[in-house]
Amino acid sequence: MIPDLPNLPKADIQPAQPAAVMSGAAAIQVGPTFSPLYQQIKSLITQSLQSGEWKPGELIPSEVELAVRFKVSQGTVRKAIDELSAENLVVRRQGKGTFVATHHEARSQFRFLRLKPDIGKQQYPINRFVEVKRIRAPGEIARLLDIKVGDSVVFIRRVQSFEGVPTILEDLWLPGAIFKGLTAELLNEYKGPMYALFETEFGTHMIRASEQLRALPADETAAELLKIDLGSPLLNVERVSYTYGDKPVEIRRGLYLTTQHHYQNELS
Amino acid sequence: MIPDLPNLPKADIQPAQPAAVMSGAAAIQVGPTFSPLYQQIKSLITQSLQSGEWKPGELIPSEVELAVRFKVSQGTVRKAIDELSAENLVVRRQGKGTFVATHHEARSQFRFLRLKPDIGKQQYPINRFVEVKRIRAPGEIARLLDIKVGDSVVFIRRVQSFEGVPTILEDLWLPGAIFKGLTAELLNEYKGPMYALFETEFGTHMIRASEQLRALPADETAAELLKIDLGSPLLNVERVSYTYGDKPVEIRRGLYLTTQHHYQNELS
DNA sequence: CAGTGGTCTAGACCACGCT
DNA sequence: GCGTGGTCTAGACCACTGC
Repeated sequence: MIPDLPNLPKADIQPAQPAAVMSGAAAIQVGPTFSPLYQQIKSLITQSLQSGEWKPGELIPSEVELAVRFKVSQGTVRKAIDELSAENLVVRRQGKGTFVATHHEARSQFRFLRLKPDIGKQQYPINRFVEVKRIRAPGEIARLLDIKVGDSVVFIRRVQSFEGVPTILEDLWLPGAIFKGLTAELLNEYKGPMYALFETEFGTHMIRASEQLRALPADETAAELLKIDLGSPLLNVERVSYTYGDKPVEIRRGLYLTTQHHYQNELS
Repeated sequence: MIPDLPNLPKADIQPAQPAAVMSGAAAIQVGPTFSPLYQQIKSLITQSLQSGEWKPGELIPSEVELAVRFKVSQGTVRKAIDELSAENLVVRRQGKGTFVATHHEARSQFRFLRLKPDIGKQQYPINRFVEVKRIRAPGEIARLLDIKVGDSVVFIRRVQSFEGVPTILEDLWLPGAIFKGLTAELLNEYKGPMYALFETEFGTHMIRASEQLRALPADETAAELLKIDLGSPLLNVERVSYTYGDKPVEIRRGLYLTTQHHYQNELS
């Protein structure tokens, strides 16, 4: 008897379940391209993040609530959120809920800053903005930002110092269409990571970046601004940053002085 | 009736389940320190990997088999293996089973080699071993390898070339106790990644590494071996590699020529 | 105490690889 | 056809948070 019992209730609702799985999929995504339910849920949640339905730092609906909304089991929602959490798009907090990831947080201050002091504790550098202007996108920048050559881009040049020592000279290019009101004043007023400012002021949340590193000799500009000899070896870091939907929204070209610092990387 | 049915069978076995969960934990790990069952399972599987019960490339028991062995549900084993898979300790293949990760595989050839050509496809470099000898561990090496100063270590110096261009000058230090029969002949006979050789010949599987990067001027040795000017900027990569149990088993100090190549890194 | 995420179980079916 | 991992469900209880 008892060994059969677990199957009895199943026998009543089971026929609807494979149908529910498939029709659930069909209801969400019509067509021949099939993907697991939890991937579709994940994609729906990402869309809500992208659309700004839930903003950085905010609490998103609970797993049970989302399960009801999407008409799937809590386990399926859980798996979708698990992946989003692994990709740092959301942060889970036991007993409290799931929150949209934000760059305003002690924990994420150093998420995209891999330069660490050889000795002592990592701390956030002081910014000095050397130049902020709008220019027409050169070919290479336009290509990387996926915009048209000649489109407006914001160009920023800054020097970052650790304990008074100028250590990073960095040039940035941002699509003018997105970063409309970006001025030197705004940048100077702001403390902390630029990505936090971008998130709050321009609704653009960086979620991923790709970097290419090489060693280069200091040119005249770098030598002057970093107060080093012409030709000194510098770590050149070229970065493309992406927001939701793998859309590139920032180009950086940094020159790192690595006499007292190093770029830390974990391989696995 | 039916709404109650799901609870009835539970009512019979449920009292045993929390006990089973807890006693399962107790059976595996006695003491006050509690950790989730799947973490304990994960740790047990890792021990089997470390002990060599399942060797690199081999098939490990199926999820159901492990569930029976450890007296837990398949879902719990699955979660344990999911994490091991995420850490690249095992590789899952649908329809075939779960395999112990190995460095002998096209897919993992470049896992620890982040240097990519600026143009064209990544390919494996040609090795030239300049020096292979046994020395007494200097202080810094001993500290990093967690051995005693003066203990025997194998020192290797090699130059790696891409398409005939010498690009990487690398010094390695390995614990002599582990790498007993390592000779220049053995290294020269072997094609492909050194980690594959280490795995097969010395039973040491690298699972993780930590790197520190900086820009340095070429010294006389580097200038000569890489055929570049003295003082040319080189990318210096210092690596500590770890095997199971976070045991350090290799130190590398590489000088990368980055005129035609770059070090690729993804941030998230 | 209620609500949230975290763990664990049991059982079903699907997709894949091999024989 | 069978065995594997992959997906999905339903339901239970635990651990943590805040009222």
